[in-house]
Amino acid sequence: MSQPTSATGRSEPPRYNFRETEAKWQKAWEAAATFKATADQSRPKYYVLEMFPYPSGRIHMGHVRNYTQGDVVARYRRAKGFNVLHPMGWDAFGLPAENAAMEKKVHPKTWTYQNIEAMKAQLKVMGLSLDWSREVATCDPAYYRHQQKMFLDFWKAGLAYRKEAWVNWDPVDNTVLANEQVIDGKGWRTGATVERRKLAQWNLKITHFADELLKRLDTMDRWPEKVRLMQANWIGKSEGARVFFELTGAGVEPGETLEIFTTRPDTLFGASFMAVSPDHPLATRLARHDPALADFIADCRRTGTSAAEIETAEKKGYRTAVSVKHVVKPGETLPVYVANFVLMDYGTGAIFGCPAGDQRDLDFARKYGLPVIPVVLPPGESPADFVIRDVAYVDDGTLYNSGFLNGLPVADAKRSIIRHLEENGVGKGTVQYKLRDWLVSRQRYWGCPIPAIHCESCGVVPVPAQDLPVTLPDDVEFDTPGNPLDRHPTWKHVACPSCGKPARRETDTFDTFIDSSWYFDRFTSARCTTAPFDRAEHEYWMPVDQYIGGVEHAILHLLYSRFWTRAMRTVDLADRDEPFAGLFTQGMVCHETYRAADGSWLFPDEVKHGEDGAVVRASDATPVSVGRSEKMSKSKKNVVDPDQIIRDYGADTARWFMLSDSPPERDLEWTEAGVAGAWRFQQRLYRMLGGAIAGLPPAGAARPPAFSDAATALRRAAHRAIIGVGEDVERFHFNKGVARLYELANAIEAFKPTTDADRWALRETLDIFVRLIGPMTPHLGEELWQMLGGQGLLADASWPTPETALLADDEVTVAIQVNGKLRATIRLAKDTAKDAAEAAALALPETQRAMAGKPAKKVVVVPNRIVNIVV
RNA sequence: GCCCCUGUGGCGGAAUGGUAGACGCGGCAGACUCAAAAUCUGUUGCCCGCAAGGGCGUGUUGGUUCGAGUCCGACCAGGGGCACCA
Repeated sequence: MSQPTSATGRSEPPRYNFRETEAKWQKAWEAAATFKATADQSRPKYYVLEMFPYPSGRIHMGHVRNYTQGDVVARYRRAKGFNVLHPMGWDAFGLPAENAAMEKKVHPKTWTYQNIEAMKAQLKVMGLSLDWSREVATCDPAYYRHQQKMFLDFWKAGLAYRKEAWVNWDPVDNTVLANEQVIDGKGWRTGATVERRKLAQWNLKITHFADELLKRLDTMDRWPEKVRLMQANWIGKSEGARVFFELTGAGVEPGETLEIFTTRPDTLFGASFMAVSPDHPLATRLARHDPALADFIADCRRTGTSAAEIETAEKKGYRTAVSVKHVVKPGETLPVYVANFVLMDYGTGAIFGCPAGDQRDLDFARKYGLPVIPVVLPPGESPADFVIRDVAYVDDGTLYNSGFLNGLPVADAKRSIIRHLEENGVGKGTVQYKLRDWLVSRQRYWGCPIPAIHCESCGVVPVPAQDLPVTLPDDVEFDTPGNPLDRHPTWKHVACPSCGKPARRETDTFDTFIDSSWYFDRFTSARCTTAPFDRAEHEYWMPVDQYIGGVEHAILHLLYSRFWTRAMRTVDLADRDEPFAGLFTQGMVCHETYRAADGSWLFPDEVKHGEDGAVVRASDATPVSVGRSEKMSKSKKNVVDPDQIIRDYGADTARWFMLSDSPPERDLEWTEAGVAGAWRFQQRLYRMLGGAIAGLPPAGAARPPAFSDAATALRRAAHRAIIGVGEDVERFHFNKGVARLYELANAIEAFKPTTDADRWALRETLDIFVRLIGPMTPHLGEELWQMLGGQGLLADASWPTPETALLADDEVTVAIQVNGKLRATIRLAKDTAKDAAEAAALALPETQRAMAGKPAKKVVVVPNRIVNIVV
């Protein structure tokens, strides 16, 4: 491929020098503080936000795509007259900094701030319309002191609590993970198999808002359906009943009950056993006098939690010495098992088994020879013939073998049995959620310290507000695994704020998802020292009107942020219910993968594409196998460095390519040819404008009274593009907006002005064109704007207003079909009467030929669209 | 296993139930050039045909409709989410 910046030939027009030009306009924007946002009640606000990056040290193409999309929206909204807030910051706490400390002997703080500086420089050359005066880094005590204060407020309000619990322990990172961070039984970051440990941990009571978090999803119409669905599934609401069974047998207190949760109380008459989790208190108690049960429980704990293990794990149970009395069949008892498939942390950790109505229960019953009593008769079956074999019947039907429920459909039977249970005091209808509380303790150094103190006499006490922030000590060592805070010689020793006796600081730090649960609130007044944010500013700017980021945060980050917003409302810090009014999830950036003959991965710039289509290694011309396009990742080396692309082609080319071709929600295939095409278009526009500008009337010249047909057609194209591109940007159809701009550029180039009126029309069209392209390629836009003699900066120019008269057609193309097949098209005056359109269609020779002399049975006329003749 | 999304030229992708393939990439032919690059012009879904023209085409298969890429049913393929949640 050609070097885009190679020397030009003698007689060629000057090339667009993006390097100088991009730097020039970046300086101009900075000097004019163009993107600095100030709250202004008299203007409508628009808050655009892209998910802030972790400061890994270098931006990647995913960032480029994300920030380009946000920048187009931000610049477009500015042009439309909105007061735009478009800030940027750093999700700066987290494990990679500690790993770097261990590997490279550099302090996490030093490493992080160096990375921030490097990435900031990279973002600056992208030409983003960011208000850097609001920059925040979550590792800054000026940021996290407010986080600590909010935590104390939440604690006081009962939204934060400590609980001893079985936790997911990542043996590589030596830390606890939230349930959401365990994927297929592996740590989300390390991929290590998660172990179970019992520890006292801090939790945030997200379950308190379970129902509200679920219900509000329905009203969030500017969120992708997919994300709302994922969150709804995650919250996992199910309605059912709790039922209390009286226990009998050795070691049971008189009147003691076993409480179970079920979504199918209607099948109670089909119960044939009870099962409790190996972690259930009853199991633990019975195991004390039953060594075989103790062995069984230990065995269950050894079984891993990975998907594969669960998939293949056999249903196993242990028949305990106790039974329960059947709640609806007086005189009958049911055996109580401890079963490996019953989860302790869902419902009550105990179930009743109805083998006929649940596949797991059926498998279990077959294995242990328990009765299978069918209680729901499928439609069209007769009670005498219907039998359950290997498949449980879980669908709707009519109840039978079920006493007073007989003859009822499932829904009615549920209502009836719940009423019965409640009247007899042996159960009640309840709602159950899958959502668990958010475990936020992490045994790490590089995170926000949890502001709590452990005192032997007073228990766990909050750090007094005036002592905040609790800052991290700088003098820490990373040569041994575990938490450096815990090992620090002095940091954790402190006097108890309540009794003054020696006490010890909490050495756990917060999950970094807390840091990102309110950074968008902080941006509304990032330098506020007295509170997390100024309430009036917050009130003005929030909610975020358009949030943009990866779908991988569909659950964790977005759900936590929705929780945090509600928690702040609870402690009267803010009034909002939802933080993000609009959400857009962008697709990944992908690239082909390359492998050398020895199987090792190759970077795209290590391979050469030959004339004959063969792909070889650049260094030695050995063959390379080309793999399918996948998400860019360091491990497969299919990465392209944004820095290099911007250096070779400029930021506008990178931006334009990111926006063209692929719809933004889909994956984007990064190709050299595509980039080259984007580059050529930048050059073409520069040439086009340079060539057209000479001889045009000055900006602001009086509009001529009349235009030629060609000029009118051009003006029509331009004015329609104003509406079209605007709608495309608002709907995130950037690729369509790009296509429209190509079309307008094509129309401009095809237009050859011959009169003054033509030249006026051409200037008008160029002016419109430059304003429309500004949000996408802002540097080139400014340069063209200046060439056109535009006033001030294009970044401050308004989106053009179309002339209504030019938006309507006076002639339309109408398709003529015979029996639904296209035979011709004709031009008709707009809104031609139906019978006139029909007559025109029938008169056409193409129509006559296709009708082959047969009479028209029926003619369908859709005005301005189509005439369909049925013969 | 359950839930969701997506299948359109060589490729990325356009199409309020109304002209399928906009726009771009790539290809082909030509102009400019000593030559190339760059640039410009034309052309480009497939098949038959010198042409005029005709036929076929949106994963497969049924249906609704004057008319289906679009709506409905079944199936196939790819992707994503959840997963012993009672």
